[in-house]
Amino acid sequence: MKGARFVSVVLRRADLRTAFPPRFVARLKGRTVARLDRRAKYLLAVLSSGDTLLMHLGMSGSFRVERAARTVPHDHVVFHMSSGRSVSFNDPRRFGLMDLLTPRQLAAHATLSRLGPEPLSAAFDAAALARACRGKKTSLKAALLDQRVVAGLGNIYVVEALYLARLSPLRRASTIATPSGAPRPAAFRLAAAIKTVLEDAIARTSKPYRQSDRFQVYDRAGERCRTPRCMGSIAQRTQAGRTSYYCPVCQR
DNA sequence: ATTGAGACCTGTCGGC
DNA sequence: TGCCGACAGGTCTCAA
Repeated sequence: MKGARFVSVVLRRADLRTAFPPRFVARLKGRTVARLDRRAKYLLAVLSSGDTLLMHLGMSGSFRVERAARTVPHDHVVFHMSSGRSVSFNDPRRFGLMDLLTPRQLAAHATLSRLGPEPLSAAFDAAALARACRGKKTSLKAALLDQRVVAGLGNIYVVEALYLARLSPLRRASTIATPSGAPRPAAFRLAAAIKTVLEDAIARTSKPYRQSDRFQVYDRAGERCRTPRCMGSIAQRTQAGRTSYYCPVCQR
């Protein structure tokens, strides 16, 4: 899409998680994609008009880039680009999102403007994590899912990071910081674990992997804990509406 | 202000 | 084999 122009835009279904803004198609048509960006789980295409096309895949969304556009079930939006490629947005569950924001709307966006640091950036470290968790009465699990604490972690990677850091998902978020907000040792372990888990996941996206080895704890209720010398078995419970998997023995 | 629960929607899977 | 309920990797809103 980068450097290409929207020749035509087909809305095959205009009710994703939110409705498309007025004149969505007209405002895209003829514009060039100046830049493609990502913030947390949001994709942003900055257009020659100054507007930004904001996209989110939800739980089941995906894009397909093709030279000759096919149509498959659940294709909701198709961009025909001047490069000769078509870009199809497919989303069975329709939790995805597309919006078109003016520069003013982008700057004031309620969700985007409140997002925490990117977990793989230098801005995210033990000190930043501790500061964000300071005084939080909620669980570590809920805190890490809160996109204002750290941006872009979902349920699986929160579960995996807590396991690697040997921290219980049930533990109070505030306990990784001192009362003044300085990082305790747990904050260093957790920040490092988050980076490791994400880097590993990204490295694996380009390689074939065995489905069964994707995760260390996620979806492994009842299995032996894989931490060396730990005799625990993986427990499962619901927190804040999401499923946590953890070892009650080595995660404290 | 913070927190948890419910809502959104469809596909898949396990159990009967 | 077929039906049915439970559940799913994410936000977002609302009410306590």
